[in-house]
Amino acid sequence: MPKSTRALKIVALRAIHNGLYRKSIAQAHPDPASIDHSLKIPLTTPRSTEDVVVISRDRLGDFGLAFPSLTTRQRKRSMNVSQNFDSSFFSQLQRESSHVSTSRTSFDANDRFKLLNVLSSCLSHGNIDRAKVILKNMRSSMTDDEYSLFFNEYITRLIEVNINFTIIEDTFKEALDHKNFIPTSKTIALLLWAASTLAPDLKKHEFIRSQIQITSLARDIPLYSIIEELFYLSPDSIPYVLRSGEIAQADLTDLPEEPKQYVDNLYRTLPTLVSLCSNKSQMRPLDPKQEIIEQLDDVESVGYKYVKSMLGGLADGVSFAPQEIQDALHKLSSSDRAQVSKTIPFFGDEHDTDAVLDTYWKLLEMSSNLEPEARAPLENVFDLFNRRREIALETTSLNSAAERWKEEYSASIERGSLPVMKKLNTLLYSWNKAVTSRIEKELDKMRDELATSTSRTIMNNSESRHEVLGLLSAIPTDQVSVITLLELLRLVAMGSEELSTSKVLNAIGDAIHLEYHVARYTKRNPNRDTRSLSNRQLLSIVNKNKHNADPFDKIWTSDTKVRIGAFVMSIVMDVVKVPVTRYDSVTNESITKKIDAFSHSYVYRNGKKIGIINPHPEILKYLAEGDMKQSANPQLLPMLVKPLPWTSNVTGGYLTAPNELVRTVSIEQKVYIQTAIENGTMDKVLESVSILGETPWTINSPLFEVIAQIWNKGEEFLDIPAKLSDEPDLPKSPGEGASPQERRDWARTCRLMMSKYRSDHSQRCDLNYKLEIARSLIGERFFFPHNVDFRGRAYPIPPLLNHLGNDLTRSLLVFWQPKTLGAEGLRWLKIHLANLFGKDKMSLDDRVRFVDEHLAEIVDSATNPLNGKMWWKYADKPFQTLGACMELEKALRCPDPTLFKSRLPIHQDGTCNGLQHYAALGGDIEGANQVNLLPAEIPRDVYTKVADMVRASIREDLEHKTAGVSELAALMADNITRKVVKQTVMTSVYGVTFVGAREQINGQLKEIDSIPEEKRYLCAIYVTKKVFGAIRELFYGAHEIQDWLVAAARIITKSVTTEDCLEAVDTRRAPKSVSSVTWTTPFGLPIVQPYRKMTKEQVVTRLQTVYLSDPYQLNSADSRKQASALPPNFIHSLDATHMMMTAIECHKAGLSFASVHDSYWTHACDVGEMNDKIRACFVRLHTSDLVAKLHKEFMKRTEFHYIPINIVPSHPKYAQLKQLAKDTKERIGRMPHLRDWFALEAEREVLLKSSDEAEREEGRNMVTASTILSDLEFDEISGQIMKSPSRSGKPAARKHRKKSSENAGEGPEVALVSDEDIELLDEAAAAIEEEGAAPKVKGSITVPWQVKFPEIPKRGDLDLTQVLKSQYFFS
Amino acid sequence: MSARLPRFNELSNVLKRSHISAYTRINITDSDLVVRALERSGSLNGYGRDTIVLDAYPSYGYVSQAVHDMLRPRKHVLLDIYPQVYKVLQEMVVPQDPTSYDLRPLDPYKWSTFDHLWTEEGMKPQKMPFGPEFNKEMLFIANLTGSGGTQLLSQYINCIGYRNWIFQFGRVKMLFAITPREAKLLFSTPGSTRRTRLSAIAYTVADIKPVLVTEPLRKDCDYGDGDPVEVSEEEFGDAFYPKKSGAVLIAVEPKENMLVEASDWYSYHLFVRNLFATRATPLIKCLRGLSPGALEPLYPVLKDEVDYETTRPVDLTAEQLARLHRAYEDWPFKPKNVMWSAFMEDFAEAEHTLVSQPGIIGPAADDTERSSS
DNA sequence: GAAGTATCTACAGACAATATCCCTACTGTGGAG
DNA sequence: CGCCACAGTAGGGATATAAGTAATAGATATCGC
Repeated sequence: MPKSTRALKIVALRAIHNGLYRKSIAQAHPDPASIDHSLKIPLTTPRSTEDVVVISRDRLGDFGLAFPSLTTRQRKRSMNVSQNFDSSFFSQLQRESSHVSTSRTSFDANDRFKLLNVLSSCLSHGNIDRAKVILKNMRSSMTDDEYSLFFNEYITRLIEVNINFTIIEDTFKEALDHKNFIPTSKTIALLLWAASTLAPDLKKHEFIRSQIQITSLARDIPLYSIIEELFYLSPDSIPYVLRSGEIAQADLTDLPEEPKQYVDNLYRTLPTLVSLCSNKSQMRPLDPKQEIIEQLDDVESVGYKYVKSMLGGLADGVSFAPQEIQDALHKLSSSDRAQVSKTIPFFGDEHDTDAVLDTYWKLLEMSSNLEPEARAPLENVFDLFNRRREIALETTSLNSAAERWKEEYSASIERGSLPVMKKLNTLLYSWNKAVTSRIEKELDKMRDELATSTSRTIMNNSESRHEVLGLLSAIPTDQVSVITLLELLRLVAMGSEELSTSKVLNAIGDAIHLEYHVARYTKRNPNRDTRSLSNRQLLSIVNKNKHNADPFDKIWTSDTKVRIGAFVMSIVMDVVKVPVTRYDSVTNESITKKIDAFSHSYVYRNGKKIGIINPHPEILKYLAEGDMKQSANPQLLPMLVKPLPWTSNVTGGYLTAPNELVRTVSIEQKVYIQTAIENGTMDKVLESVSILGETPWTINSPLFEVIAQIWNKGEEFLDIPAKLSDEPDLPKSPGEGASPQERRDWARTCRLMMSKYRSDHSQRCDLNYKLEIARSLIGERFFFPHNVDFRGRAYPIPPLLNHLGNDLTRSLLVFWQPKTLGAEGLRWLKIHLANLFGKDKMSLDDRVRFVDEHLAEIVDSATNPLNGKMWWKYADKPFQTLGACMELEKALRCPDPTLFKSRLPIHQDGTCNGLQHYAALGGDIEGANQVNLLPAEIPRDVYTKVADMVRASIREDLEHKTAGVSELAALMADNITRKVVKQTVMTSVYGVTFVGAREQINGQLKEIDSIPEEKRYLCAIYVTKKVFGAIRELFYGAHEIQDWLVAAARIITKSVTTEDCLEAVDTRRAPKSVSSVTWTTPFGLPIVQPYRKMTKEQVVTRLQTVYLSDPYQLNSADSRKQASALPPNFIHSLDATHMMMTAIECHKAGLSFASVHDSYWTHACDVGEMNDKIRACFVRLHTSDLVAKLHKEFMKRTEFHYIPINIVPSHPKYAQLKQLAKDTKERIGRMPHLRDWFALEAEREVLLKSSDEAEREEGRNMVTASTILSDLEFDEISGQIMKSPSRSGKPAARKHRKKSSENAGEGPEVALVSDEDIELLDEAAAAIEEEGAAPKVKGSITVPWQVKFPEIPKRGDLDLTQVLKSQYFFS
Repeated sequence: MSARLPRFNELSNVLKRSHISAYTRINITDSDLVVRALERSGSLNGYGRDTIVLDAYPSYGYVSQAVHDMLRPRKHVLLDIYPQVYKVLQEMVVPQDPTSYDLRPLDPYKWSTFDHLWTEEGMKPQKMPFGPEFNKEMLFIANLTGSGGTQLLSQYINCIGYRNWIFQFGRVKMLFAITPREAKLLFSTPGSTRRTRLSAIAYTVADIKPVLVTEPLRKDCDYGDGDPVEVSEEEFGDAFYPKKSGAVLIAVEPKENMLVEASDWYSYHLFVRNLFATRATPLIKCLRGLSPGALEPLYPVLKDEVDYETTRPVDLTAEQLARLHRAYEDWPFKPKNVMWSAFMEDFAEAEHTLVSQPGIIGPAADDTERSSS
């Protein structure tokens, strides 16, 4: 069996085994104990494990990508197999096992995958005939469902190329002749669409009518589902279909909400449909809900009217009609109206984009002060306006970037300005032109080659050409070029080290992939002018896009993306030049030449080759300081409308761009997530992540002004590096004869200088990008679509500018919605300011006092940020402090500061959040006290506490002059600060090792000048020991839990199932274990730790080969990583859940909410309320014993998992096992191997799972190794799973040995080595051998032990509700 | 040192049983064989009583003994930091010429070891400019078969290019025990696909003479006019320990006229390394990788000799490489520091990366980074 | 199947080694039956 | 028309690559005998 097949099968089996398909595992509050075991295996209960194997193999075969007529070559590479390893693969598996496969052809993914590529290629460049042939060829190897999928795609493309309708009709008829062809509702919808747009009028009506009739009669496809598909495909054709098909409104009551509204509206507004509206359905009764929907519709009419007024069309994509605003204003109360009108005295010329935008911004600003209800009518207008803008932003901003390049280029030509080519944008213009035409040329060449090639060669060397051609011809070439250049520049700008080719190719590939979706979107909505569309229509387009998943999207695998990227990149390298001027010392004159802008070479890192893209240094100059307005990559910007709510793992967020809810690493994870979402057990996660995206933000423009000033000055400021010029002049190389050491030092200096230069450069670029994005968003209201990492921690999707960024980035962002401070809010604002300054260890009142005492400085900072005393510069977080200063100053300037409307987010941070969760988990009172789970007068600070303990211990050493360390103690006694120990304390419960901690502390000590460099390392070791000592003392509870988690992870990742073992080739050895640690958060997010041993392979591209890991390979779990990652991941999954709970609660209460993992943000006035919710949610989260639940889930997931363990003859159970072995020998004729032991277990397992009570009873009575060992607790064998105790004695033995050999050498000096000496040495050696060797155990046997976890640490008596009263829990 | 060491098989039994495992090195265990090979190659002709022998990683001293017996040098300094080796030598060997024999527990890996040594009386030879004569006042011997040996071999050759370390004294010969693997690298001539960067670099500044080789290497190596003693596989058991792969003895003789100036050596080194990253791709392609636009100045250099479409770096002689390099250096559009980018290849040292400088500028500062700031 | 040796060194966001040689097995072609 | 032989090549697997190892040390995993 090919490797790949086995891999897939293993995943499948594992998934089945883990109860993947059932709600029970992925439910919100997993109670694995309640899992009905019979549900875990959806296939018929196998009589033996062999059945499972057979069934799954068949299924894989079914879905598998066989294409026997073209090849018999056995493919071992599995990367492409996996293309189908998506949800449909699993849903396939999920089906009833009665499904009979139609083909059992050989499993060869790659060839079919290649065909898919060819098909895609043919379809996309219009080679319909060949596409047809391929589709036909592939028919035999596809399942019916799959065929439908591709058939539909084929038809879609036919329609898109406006092919003659009769061809479509014939194609369909032909397909119907195939007895297994089952048209789906989409197929019918496509036909109807085709008919309504392509068929001649005469035929059109008749075709639709008959098709609808046939379908109605057949009844296996409901009419409404056809209309639904049509709605997503081509809403415009619905009226015609309804009329011609005489479909009654009543037939469509089952439509989902959105299409239904659309259709209902048609019935109401289109006269030709009115009759159908009242007609009684022949199929279903009238839906009583109808009335309600009509009422709802009324509300929508504002938008609708607006659309009508827009039909005249405006010059630009962004426009705003005064009439509609007037209409909206009419809906406002008179006072609000007056207010708005006052600010906006007149409405700009509607053809003047700037004026329109200006009007919008003013209106927006005004509306922000309105109550939500009052704002609603305006919001309708805004929504429409913004949705159009957002779609334009997502789909056409590339074009506009290119246009601006052109404009700037022509402008400079006209002006005749000398440095035409000295501006980045003009440079980009010429680059783009060159690259575009070159790509086209290459594609044409490929097209020709493919056209002339015979069908026999399709599969071979033209494969990658097909791939490139197919995918790239689906995207406008200029867009490919633009996005490539932008992405490349971004990478060059942001890279602080060498730009590795694989990074570049991946990034470009990803960017082009994203553009592919845009192109697909644009293609499906040809000439659709968004200006003429209603809000609802826009939404429907968006939904349609997300709804119609592209079956060819699966071609975009990582290797494909890299190849595409390399194709374009190689062209870029060929044609892109940059003008360089140099002084030629030979001719004594300056010459300017156009030099390649990029080259490709290699560097070595630890002897390994790394491909790099070498930008010409000249380019760097353009990037750091240039005007980046049109050079920022417009993909993934903040959104102008609320992100789509998450409804599945891939639907949500951006309107057109695809994105994932959970950033998964492995397919395994994806499958779990998809299943959980389908089962509805992740609803809370979907909800909360959607909520995070709904928070409206805007740019803090006064602060932006300040930063812009700093930027423009170009001087070094805080951590902003100064404006850069050329590359630094490196020191001269040491002269001839300089020692190797000197040379090395010199090289190091050079390296550091270059490194610093590149780093400064990238920081400048980073800031440049951020400011450019911020600038374009001034006055706007925008949103951050969020997604989560695999543990559930939330991140905003837009890179660069987001609230997770650094101090400066954060300071640029404020809530869009202002809220009146109130007295409490004012107080929190002050506290916030103190926190940002660094005074977060004081009591709240003291922090307020601190601010009050520094009011003068604060006001000075706010009013005179760059020329005053600049108090804010000395803060921990200077830019945010400045923001807070400005906010506070503005408030204080009001007659009544409490009435000030503030937009500043106020942060509430957990004090060592990880330890807080640990303390709550363990019910650890002392721990809880340390991290403010219990009320206290002033905040507790563990870091200070640890620092104090360490300092005390060091002082002790100093006093006692403890041997060896007193010197170090003297050095360190006064240098132990909170900062030194902080990171180590935090990470210690996450399992940092001594070495890691030492590095951390060493890093901290670097900042302390009083420690001489040569002693630093020793100091670090010394301090680390002390810190570890203190931590052990202080966080006993946390460490207990941590240890348990690590042990559990080891058990899971070492465990194997009976199948694993029976599959294994080696009958004696334990098979590789493939179980990852997997659990479910209280919000139902299934977490699968993705750490496995990597298998990577080289992917050949035009530029170089790229080393890619194959995400679809199922490799054995990396037990070490799994174990060390479980504690942090588990805790983080809890803090993520806590955040999500709080987000939902805050949302319910109408609070704005944002978070950075353990820092929760809201308006000043709402901090109190949010604080209550934070605490309440925390208590709710920890009320149940989460560790116990985790334990239960682990047990359930590993119910029939085993670990092979060694039983020595002295073991009490040894005799029993030996007896069983003898019994087995009689049955199988030899002493049992490990596999035989497992076979026995498998037998028992089958019996126990049987539906027959008698068999189950038999199973319970069966004697196997695991039943004999059932009393064996984890602790007794932990040595075999965790570290081995027999090994722990070894270092000592080794030391002893060393000493002995020294002794051996200390004999009398001899001139020659005599026989005596040899004997002497001999004896010594023998002695060592005797002592050092572990007693060899003969006759021990290895048998499966059914996994069992150690006892979970006992939970303490902490009264969690105390948290509710602890004001410093989050502060 | 004039005392005979025991036959190795006797010693090895002892060592094996006492779990001393210094066998990461391959030892040549037959002094007579070494003497024979050295005499045949004539590498040590002219060396003798005036020579200071620096002997790095002598292991159990069989090569050392051979050289010692042949030269009776003024000083023979054995440097080995490993106690397993050092102790054994210390115990087993009692020198009959204590003024010459000098065993030290120093680490020859460290450059400073030699710097310190040369501060001692009588340890520092007279400087001799690179001329027609070798500086026979010094001979460097090393067993480079251990871990890190490859690195040292490469670096010692580099030192010739820089004319630093022992080459500050002039043309100092070196005698190395190397693994067959390294031998293959070195004895690969232009045109063979086996031609390596190391070989190209080495022949730029030195002649490598095979002294003692193993028979199986014959098919992979081109010894030029060298005529080494060959050890057949059957003899491995007597000649080497461990016997598995055997070892090769070479003499490295710095050239009188180097093809590249010491001041250009670093740049040349990077140049060659860069070209040999794709050592079998035609020049027309791989020359572009040197830096943007680099093909242009280099195209005229060899166009009368070779076809750029088909010639590969492996086909070039050291002399051709040096000329290419010269042209590259003289190219006015050579990016100022682009070769230095190779410096950034190990990122452990990059202290200015964004990650290590969390703070106000730079990427997202999440909880972890805030803690460290 | 036990012993020495290489490989790590808290987690996440963000990841990432390649060129070349050699050999095998497959594909395609052409020729003879 | 099908078969067979042979040549050519795609692609999988193995291997080398660079070159200070600046300090340390303990656990674990893989690997060679």
